[in-house]
Amino acid sequence: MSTTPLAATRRATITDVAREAGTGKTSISRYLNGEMSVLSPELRARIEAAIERLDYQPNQMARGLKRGRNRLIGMLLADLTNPYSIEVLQGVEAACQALGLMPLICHAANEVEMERRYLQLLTTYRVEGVIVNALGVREETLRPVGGGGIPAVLVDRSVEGLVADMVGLDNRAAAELGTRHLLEHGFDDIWFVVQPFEQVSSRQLREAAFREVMRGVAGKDEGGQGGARGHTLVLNLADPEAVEHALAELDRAIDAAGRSDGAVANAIDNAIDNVSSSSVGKPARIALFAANAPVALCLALHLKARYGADWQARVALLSIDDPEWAELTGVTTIRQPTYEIGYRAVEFLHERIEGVQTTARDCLLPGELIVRASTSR
Amino acid sequence: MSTTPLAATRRATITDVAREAGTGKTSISRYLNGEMSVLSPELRARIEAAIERLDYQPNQMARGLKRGRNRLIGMLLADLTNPYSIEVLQGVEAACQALGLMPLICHAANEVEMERRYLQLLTTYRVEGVIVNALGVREETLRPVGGGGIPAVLVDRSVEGLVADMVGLDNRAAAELGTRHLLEHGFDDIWFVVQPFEQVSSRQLREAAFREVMRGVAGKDEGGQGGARGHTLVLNLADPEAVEHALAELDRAIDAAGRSDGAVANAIDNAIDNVSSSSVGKPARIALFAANAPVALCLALHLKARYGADWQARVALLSIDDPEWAELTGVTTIRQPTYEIGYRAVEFLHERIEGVQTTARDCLLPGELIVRASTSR
DNA sequence: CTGTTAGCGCATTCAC
DNA sequence: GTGAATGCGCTAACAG
Repeated sequence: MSTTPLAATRRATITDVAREAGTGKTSISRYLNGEMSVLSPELRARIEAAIERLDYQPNQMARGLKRGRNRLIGMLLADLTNPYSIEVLQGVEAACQALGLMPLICHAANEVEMERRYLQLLTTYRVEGVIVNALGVREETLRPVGGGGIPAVLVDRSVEGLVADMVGLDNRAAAELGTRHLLEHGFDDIWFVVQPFEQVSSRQLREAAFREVMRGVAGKDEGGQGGARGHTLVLNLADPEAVEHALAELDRAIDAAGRSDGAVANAIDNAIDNVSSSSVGKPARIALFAANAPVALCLALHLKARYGADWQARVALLSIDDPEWAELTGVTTIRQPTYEIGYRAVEFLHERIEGVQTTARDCLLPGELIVRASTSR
Repeated sequence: MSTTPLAATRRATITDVAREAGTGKTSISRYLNGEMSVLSPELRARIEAAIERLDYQPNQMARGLKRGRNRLIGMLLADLTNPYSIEVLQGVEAACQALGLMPLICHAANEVEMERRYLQLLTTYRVEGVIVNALGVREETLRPVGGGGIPAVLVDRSVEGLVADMVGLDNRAAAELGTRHLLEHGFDDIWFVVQPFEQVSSRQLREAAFREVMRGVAGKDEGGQGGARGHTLVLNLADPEAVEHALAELDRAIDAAGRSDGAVANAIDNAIDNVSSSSVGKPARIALFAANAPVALCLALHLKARYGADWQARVALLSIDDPEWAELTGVTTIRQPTYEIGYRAVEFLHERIEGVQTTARDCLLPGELIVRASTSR
């Protein structure tokens, strides 16, 4: 049996160690803070021994109280269910590790009220900064942070009039990338499916970019992508009834597109039914563009239930985010540089905490298109 | 413009509030702790106003220091990448919410060294308890917790000689359930695939239960499940080379099984080739039993890459854990009561924190078999 | 090089 | 009912 420290009941304090080492608290404190040069080797050894003997561990809370900094930062996540979140988190953790910070992770489970509560809780714990990836990102809820409050950096969202850094995907570029990919592969009936916009700027940006590209090709009648139509479908995942309605609308479109022979035979159809590219009378090649992984999953599950395992023969699916099941099902995706997003967010925050006072910065990282069978057969 | 508090630079303290309200700190403290009955309505109103005006929020750290309890608990997770973890986490969060606790989430990313560091960090922050779901769950690493140290509850793992509660899946029953299911559906060549056992008791238990069931049927020659063979394959996901080797072994078995006509036609094969059920000369119906979701994903990805989208016609896959892609790909699973596991873990911990001193308890919850196309066609 | 002193923000006796 | 005093565990001047 190894030497179990006596202090099984109460943790040793700095005072205990000082007494045990036969010295004052200051020296212990110095030892703890690495000010070795000012300690005689002899004293140092005694302290070391005492700490060992008492199994002493300094109380971070007390340190924080005194120093005014506790090395804690808050990480507010809207939805841990979204693989995006946990990937970003990994970057955050790595950066924290490197910078000696400790992330306090708060999961708001898509509830704005919870976000508010957690934000308050974080300030109450006097975190030195917060990384926010939430829904209710608006000036009022974020009052306590940014600007005059504690340093903050926004992930995947931006809000006007708030002094805070922001890091995330280059949403415009990503949405354009995806839309162009679909157009180039001959899809001419494209549905952009997105959760309710609320205050989430990334959703708005992605949809806007999609719409803009589609508007650009709407006029052109020649070329492979003439007359393509774009639609936006809002899918409120939190409301089953709304989901059902939205999916029903989608089903009608898919059924209509597949009327003549099914989408797989479209190339042939085009050759035969070679009328003008007006969308009437010609079976459209239909594609779904999911604004993120949760939406994509919802769509895929529905389509599989409705059209069977071979659903991808009828509809193409492209998604922003690259969940683990994408490779498995052959769904084309746009992968976000999630790890880097998290890492950079912490770096930004750290700079602000250390007092590097700059104006609010935006860091837009590019997405990577990963073409899979879904859109390329 | 609403009244922005002046204290943009320094947070207000209890002293500020006392001065602002023209009273002593004690009354403020009483107000904060809800001892309303001891405050004159008049003073109470003044305090309320002062707090409002200064946007005062009590410092939890200081409170914790004084009270000796900070309402923080640690949640140590081996692998956030595993959907199991984040589902458990949701239960944990809900329970914490209900009990007024704040979980400090630590992600060890499958590194034992990190687990050690985080455990130390947690004690350093004087958390009131820890919930541990880690790899290196052994007596020595857990020295600081359990027994004489801070209260602890283990999730999905148990370790001898440690005074701590444990809550998790009934691994024996779950593995038996899955194995029996496969046998009943005529699979007679079953591979149990699991990560290296290390200190993880659940892996050991699952494999042991599987092996026991297989041993039970190995002798019987009659009945639909006579002569079925069971194998255990260890898949070290952390080592790509090891994975490759293991998968190659699996491939050989699958190729051998599918030699005559492919697994789908097995019922017919059985009727024609009606020799004794000795496993030679008869194409076996092969099934993979994944010990958890990460393993299942690895297998599925490999099989898809090797045998194409239709891989499930050749091999059946059953997995403990029910990841989001299971429904999408039609893989049979055994779902764990993850949410409840998390919730119960916090409840147990809370009781211990509150001093309910009992002997170590084990809480085994049942898994639910979800039959999908993979094993039932 | 080392020890003494004085708080950090708050809760808790204990008097008034 | 209310407030002044004391100390939680630690750090940061200050002295020696």
